[in-house]
Amino acid sequence: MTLGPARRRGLSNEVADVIREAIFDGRYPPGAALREVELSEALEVSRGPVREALRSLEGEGLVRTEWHRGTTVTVLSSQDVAELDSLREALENLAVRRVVAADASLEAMADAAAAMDRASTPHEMVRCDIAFHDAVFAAADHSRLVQAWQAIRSQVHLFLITRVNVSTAGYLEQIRSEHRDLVAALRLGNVEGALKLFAEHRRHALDLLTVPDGAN
Amino acid sequence: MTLGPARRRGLSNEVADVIREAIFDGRYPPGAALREVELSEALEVSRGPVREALRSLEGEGLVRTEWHRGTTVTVLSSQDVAELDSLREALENLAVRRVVAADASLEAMADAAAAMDRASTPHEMVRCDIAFHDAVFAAADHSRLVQAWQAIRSQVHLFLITRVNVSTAGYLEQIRSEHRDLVAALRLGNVEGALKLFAEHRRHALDLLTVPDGAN
DNA sequence: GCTTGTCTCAATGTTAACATTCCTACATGC
DNA sequence: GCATGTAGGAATGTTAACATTGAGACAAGC
Repeated sequence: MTLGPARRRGLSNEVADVIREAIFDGRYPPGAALREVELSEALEVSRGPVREALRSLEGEGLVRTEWHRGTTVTVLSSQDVAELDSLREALENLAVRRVVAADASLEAMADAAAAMDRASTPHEMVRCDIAFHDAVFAAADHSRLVQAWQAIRSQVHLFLITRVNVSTAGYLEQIRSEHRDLVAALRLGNVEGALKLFAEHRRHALDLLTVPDGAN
Repeated sequence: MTLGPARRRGLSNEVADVIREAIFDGRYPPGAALREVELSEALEVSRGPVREALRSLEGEGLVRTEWHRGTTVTVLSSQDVAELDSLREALENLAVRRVVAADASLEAMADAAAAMDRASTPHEMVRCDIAFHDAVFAAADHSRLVQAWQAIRSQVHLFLITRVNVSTAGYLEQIRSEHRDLVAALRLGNVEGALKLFAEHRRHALDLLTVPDGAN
């Protein structure tokens, strides 16, 4: 019976999770101010852990803090989206190469892809989408690569939910089949083919979600 | 007359810088404990900013914190070094591609390479080495790429100084010419050629510095 | 009318005291 | 002798009060 390390987490982590979820739920839309006293009162903790949590979220790029001017939820410009896409490409390519090279288990990824069938709302689907790519990076067995992904993960999540609220048409259906294809490509072990599919996947998400408005 | 934003920095940043420099100076070798009270007394600040600074350094991978057990300077295993190298490759390739594609100014990089001639100790040389690669990433004009680089930058720095203390032979001379070649390759605008040179550069540093001991 | 100076207030930055946790060492029981 | 239980102490986690900063409103001067 293998059980993981039973490490305590500390209030800061808990608080960070709550705030993160609140942002993903849309309760704090991009640009909204995250006041320390407001949060500490709502969560019934002191400002210390809240401060640490906000710093942590800042590290994820989810919020932005300015000296003596407070922290706000990150607003993604079109340039930001472009940056996220290019960096994600570099990271994901490395992940795919390692997954194929090490012939890693694809079970977790297949599970994540399957979980999409149970998702009904666009909101849940985005969560599944992110979870799938989490599984890809996890399978790459490269802690710093996972860390680099986590540094932009929340921003990608933010991007997906803000855009998905604009146009949902076709998103839910297309996404499901795409991820199944990605798993299938990895099963075959063809690196170049898998890379190509992942590239197309990113491209589709970008095209589909970026069309509505031109600039920002 | 263009002058940058005159933003205040806050104590935490200052403290983080001081601690970081202390680590790079070898005053806190890998594995050493960084006690909050000790630091706060030495720097004549309260524990608050010290805590935030340590969290910041943890984000850079320079230190490691465990719940109720304090923070220590990161110890890099051979697997860590391998991870750093592969991730750095992915990031640096993207950076080089962007620098060439955008025909960015190479002045800062050339300056950094030239600064190496003035470095006498291995210690200073390592600083210049890192500064050069900082310039490469800066020229890529990609804030999140810079951020990803900064997340491993300190660890690469740590790796270089710990290994350089073991074998300095040939390091100082070889490094200088290598960086000059890198600038020259970028000047030519040949992407593939530049990528190859950067790969060799990483390989040399790894071979030269990794030989002394086998595993960790 | 536009700029400049001052005031006020709200929010963050900082501090120091209190609470909790974990490790070490020692004692106890078998 | 080995395992278990139990204090002691040192470190981090948390809290609440105090200090500092910056933005907006308003008035004075040109």
